[in-house]
Amino acid sequence: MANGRSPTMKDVAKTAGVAVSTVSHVVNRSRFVSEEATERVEQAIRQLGFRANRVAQNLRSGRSNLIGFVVSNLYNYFYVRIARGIESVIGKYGYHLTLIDSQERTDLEQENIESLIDRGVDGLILVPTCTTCDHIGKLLSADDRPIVFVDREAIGFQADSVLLSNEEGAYRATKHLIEKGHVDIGFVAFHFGHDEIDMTMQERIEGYRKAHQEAGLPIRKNYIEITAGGSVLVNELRHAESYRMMERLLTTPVSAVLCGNSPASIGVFMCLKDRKVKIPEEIAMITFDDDLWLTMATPSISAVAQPAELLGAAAAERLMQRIQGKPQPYGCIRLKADLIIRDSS
Amino acid sequence: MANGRSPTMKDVAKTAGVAVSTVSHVVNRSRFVSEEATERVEQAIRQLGFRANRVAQNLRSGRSNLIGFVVSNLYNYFYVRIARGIESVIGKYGYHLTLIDSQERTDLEQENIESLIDRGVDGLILVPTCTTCDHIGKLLSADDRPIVFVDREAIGFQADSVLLSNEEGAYRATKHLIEKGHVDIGFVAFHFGHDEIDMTMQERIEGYRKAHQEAGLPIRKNYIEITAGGSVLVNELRHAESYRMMERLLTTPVSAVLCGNSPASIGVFMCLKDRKVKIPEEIAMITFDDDLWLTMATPSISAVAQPAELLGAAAAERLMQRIQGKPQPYGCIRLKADLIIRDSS
DNA sequence: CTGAAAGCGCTAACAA
DNA sequence: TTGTTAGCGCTTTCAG
Repeated sequence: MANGRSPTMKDVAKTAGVAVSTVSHVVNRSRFVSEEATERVEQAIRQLGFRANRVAQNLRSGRSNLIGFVVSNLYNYFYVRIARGIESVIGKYGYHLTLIDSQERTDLEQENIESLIDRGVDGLILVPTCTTCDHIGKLLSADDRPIVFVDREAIGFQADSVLLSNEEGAYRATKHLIEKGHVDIGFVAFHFGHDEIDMTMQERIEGYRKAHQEAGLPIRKNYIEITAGGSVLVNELRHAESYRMMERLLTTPVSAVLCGNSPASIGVFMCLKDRKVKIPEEIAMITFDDDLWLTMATPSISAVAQPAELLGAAAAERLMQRIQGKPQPYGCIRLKADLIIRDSS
Repeated sequence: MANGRSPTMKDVAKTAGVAVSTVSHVVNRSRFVSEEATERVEQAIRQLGFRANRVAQNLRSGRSNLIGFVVSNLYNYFYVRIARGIESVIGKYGYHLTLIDSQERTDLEQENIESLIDRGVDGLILVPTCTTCDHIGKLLSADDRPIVFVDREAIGFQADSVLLSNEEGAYRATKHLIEKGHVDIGFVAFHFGHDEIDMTMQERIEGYRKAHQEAGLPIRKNYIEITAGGSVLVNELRHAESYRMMERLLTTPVSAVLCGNSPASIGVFMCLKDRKVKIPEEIAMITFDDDLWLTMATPSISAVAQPAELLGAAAAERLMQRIQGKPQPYGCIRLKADLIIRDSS
């Protein structure tokens, strides 16, 4: 701008010789404007390089066309993929996404949600850092913006959620191992709950259990290694911890291991590699959460692959419906995982 | 809210028995308010659960305390790490980050930048999808918000940039290979330029060249495999393309290869694995851009590791300085890479 | 030390 | 078919 400040609707109105409301209606197509006036306004807009001030629009209309996505941890590729899925859907509805990373920190998460609400997002999609604490509940019960949880669900209030069929995924992976002749199958994972094992992991264990039960195989407590602190520990500690869990499993007759999540699989793989345990001959391996390294490793590692983009898309679709005021009961959508068999099982 | 709408400063003023301006000044600590009035206002704020409306603040003050980070491709872990670096710095200054992914698409990038400007961000940090096209220049020359480029620099206008010492990184990696006795060293990469090789890659090649020159080794054209379309091709195609580049190199006497970026290294590694070429005995390997899979692979792969968080932090620091009006000439900061030697070299 | 009041740029009645 | 105008919730000048 020669002037220094960006042109406003007032400026456009003046150069087009119409009222501001006419400009507004041309910009938003919110009421009929004569061919001729429309032309003059559009001409003026081009001439001045006018762009509507979203902040003012937002303040005045109460809508921002903005969706906030608060992610527990963006270092996790899985969540970036979910973000893509969300973006592709809301883009079609004319909404924009703003992504915020909570770095697995509950305090940051709270701040991020508050910040987004203060900034007037029309809806929120959340991967909560913590599924049992209620710091989010407090925030959101004071607010009537629609919320959708994805991948993890914070319990105890009104919202939709889109989750993986955890039980089914674990069931299929375990069944595959059983069909390959394994009868001593270990389970290694972190969980994100503080006291109890979080729901996601409970469901995965349940799938593991069901497959055993169906095959008439017993469940042995010492085959299941679960450590708390999935959200508290930094990556390196998680790897070290899962390394140790695998070491313990190696003292049992286990001939296959199902990793309940990706930090677990990294430690497990490193342990097996260091100990020169042959995969899959001595220990077969399948893990939840697909990742690039699983294909690059030798041998390549089988995975229960989550349809991340689809989870995001489903969450976004649900949110859009609710924003558009389509009434429907709150619910939980479950998406199935893909079992990708590679060389490790 | 029982009422349905959130409380405003007016509400707070009324219950505290003061003027709105007093409330504002208490909230922002922008002028002295008596102990007593402050107390009453704070009491009212707590009682009503008041939170200042950021949108209104933004409209009125012209500042948003928001920094936009437009990333060429969030699937690249490297950029997520940069985002963390940015966040950690601007957070200390009381700013929030909003992250947007352009998915390597120039049109989306443009839209994202426009969207952020329209929403009133106080500054922008960009990883441009394209360093030679000027679609960004047009946008930004019409705007006086400070901009900092990180990792990649769009040429031709006033802005700071924070880049890697590409030449130095390539030089050190090449020198390491030469010291290990290699005299036939290949170079494989993508570049992001349309016609010419983009600057980043030119610099890396220059480092490769310098190391050769210094050792009195000749540069052979057929040892350098570079393909255009780094930003255009999807991942799978890039891997296939670099796979082919490595196949071609295998017809030369090359005994070591430096990968100029991570998509190249994936194809190279897969090719070597498929052909059962022993690393590092038959072909040694170093790649730019550290990634988890490099440590999980057998053998683990050496890397020129970019200090991603530091790049982000430096960019953010620079931006903050400029936003605070500290005058300084535009410039380019170069950060050094770490050479991490693993089993592949 | 505090209050009144003018607007930031836009939307949406209401009026013509 | 279009214009006038009252705010959205806040900041900040000016007056007291």
